[in-house]
Amino acid sequence: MPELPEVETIRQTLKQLVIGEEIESIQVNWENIIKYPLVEDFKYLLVNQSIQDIKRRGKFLKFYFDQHVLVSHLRMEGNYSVHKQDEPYDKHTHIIFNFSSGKSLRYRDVRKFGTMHVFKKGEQNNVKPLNQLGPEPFDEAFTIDYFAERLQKTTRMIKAVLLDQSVVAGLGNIYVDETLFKANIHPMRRAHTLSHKEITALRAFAIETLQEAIEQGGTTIRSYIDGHGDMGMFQQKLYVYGQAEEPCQVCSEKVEKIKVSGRGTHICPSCQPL
DNA sequence: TTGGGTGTTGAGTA
DNA sequence: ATACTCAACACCCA
Repeated sequence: MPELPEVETIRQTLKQLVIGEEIESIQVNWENIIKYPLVEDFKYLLVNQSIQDIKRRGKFLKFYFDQHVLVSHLRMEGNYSVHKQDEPYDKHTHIIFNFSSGKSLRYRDVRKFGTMHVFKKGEQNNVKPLNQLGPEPFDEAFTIDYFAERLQKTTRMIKAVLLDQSVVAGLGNIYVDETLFKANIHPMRRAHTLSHKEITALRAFAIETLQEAIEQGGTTIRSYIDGHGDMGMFQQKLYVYGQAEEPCQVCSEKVEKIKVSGRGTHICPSCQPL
């Protein structure tokens, strides 16, 4: 499900709903979501604490409490929603944060791939998983020079490099395919063979695509919904992802689906020659 | 019914 | 270093 635009949309929508809420108790129905610390300590550290802010780093959500930070990754299908505590929940609801207001924040994840870590404030940036991340796409640290250097020192396929969160944080399968299409670059091109012009275009289109997707509230293909339960709209603006067999909107050639670096990959063979 | 696919990522293997 | 396979898990579809 969620790449950077979806996580950012969840952050924005959820923030209005839970800022200032104090956790009274935590119900854990599937312990494997909680990676650190032990489940009992996880609960102990957060109970009686209030949510001060929600931030984002790459595809991670960060819930800020008084002394600690909850770092949450939604992986494929994780999502958050806010309910009254007496509302029923289903078998895919794995973590429930009950607030003293009578409301609760629920983490639901059909495939149970999501992760949560709690760290002392400040510590989260020095340890896994956050310390592995490359720059934010919108941050000034994501310069052309930095990007070019990372691309030039690897022979991997460009798609694999863009999916690598240590290069730049936040791109996933949808937005990589869309970005490569807009830049007219075939996903199997070796990163070190890209020209300076192509690298510049790639960076600009990645930023632009992510920005536009945020403005559209993300992309809903199957299950993604934001903190209000609303779907995204960016699926209406996709050029290649999920468009196999459809005519390319630029050249009318048939969009193809291939496999690159283990992932389903969508290209226009005419606009993105190898 | 079964196998292959799904928006993610970490581990293990050559 | 890189590529490939598998694993976590549930569901959908041909």
